[in-house]
Amino acid sequence: MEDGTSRSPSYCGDTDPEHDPRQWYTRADCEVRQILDRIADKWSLLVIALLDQCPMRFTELRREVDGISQRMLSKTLRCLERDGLVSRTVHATVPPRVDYALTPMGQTLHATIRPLVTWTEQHQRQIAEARDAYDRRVAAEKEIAAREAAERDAIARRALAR
Amino acid sequence: MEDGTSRSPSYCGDTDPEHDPRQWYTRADCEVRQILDRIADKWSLLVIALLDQCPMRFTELRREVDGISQRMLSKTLRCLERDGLVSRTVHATVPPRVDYALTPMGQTLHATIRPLVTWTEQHQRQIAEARDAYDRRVAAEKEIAAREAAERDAIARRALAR
DNA sequence: CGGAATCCGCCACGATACTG
DNA sequence: CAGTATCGTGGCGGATTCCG
Repeated sequence: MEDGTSRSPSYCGDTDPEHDPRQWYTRADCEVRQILDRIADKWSLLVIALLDQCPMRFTELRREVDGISQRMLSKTLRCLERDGLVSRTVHATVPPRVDYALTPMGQTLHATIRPLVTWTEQHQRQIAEARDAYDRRVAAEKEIAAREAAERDAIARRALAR
Repeated sequence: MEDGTSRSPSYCGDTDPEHDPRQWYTRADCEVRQILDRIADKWSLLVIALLDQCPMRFTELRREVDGISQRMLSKTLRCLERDGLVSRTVHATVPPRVDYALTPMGQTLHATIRPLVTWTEQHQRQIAEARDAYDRRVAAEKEIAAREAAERDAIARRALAR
């Protein structure tokens, strides 16, 4: 570790310099990875999508998300606010009212994410099929392995009995 | 929970029906969420990006990723293979050789992800600034709160001394 | 070389209770 | 209503060992 000198063990050559992965997600401490981790977390994306439709209050979000705890919603919102993706406006009324909304940057992020969601929708069937096929294949291989093991066992048993 | 009837507490109206978030990531058991979680995990995206450049062997990937354990690389690859995003070819040689490559579907996924990475690169400075500003604001508020607490404390002390 | 199996520490998350 | 504080736990991921 920490060995920044052992580079390019088998560098493939025809890489578009504009999109070289080594530039961004290769190192765990890279900032891009951090941001990716944030939007990838369990709830952020969902909250962003909802807020992109219209600003919402805390409890509205809570009801809408279905499954999120107040703790996680609170944490998620504060993270997004800290990153400048969500704005938080407090109305000094009784009872208190707090509105959350997407900032312009948050909106551009959501726009960027949408194609990914579309991709997922379009391929979810194909992925499900791939999973089924894989599982069947693995099960079959396991079956064979078990059979062979039993065979070897029988042979060993006969050798001992002699 | 399990209460599917309590819908639309404050539905905002002007939603594009083609892109209604409620359709996909609202429910935790939604398949889209599962797939999103997969590509969002710690290593998958990185492996995909590397394999999109050229097929690689297990150990090559291990060296390239820098920080991944054999266990995680193995798990990640099997997951991706199961989802049909990565293909695994075993060469019956000594020593054994296993090549991993992106399937066509895997390639389309990576193509879909790239804009997101670009977005992140373009906004990472802005995000860093937002974080700094937020942290400073919070620190300042904490300072004020501490000062007020000390003031109240002093008042209470004087009242008791009387 | 390319894994699988086991053990284990850590922390992310959920449930609960309390505050302003 | 809009949160924070505290505690308990499951699961992820790392280190290590063994196998084909």
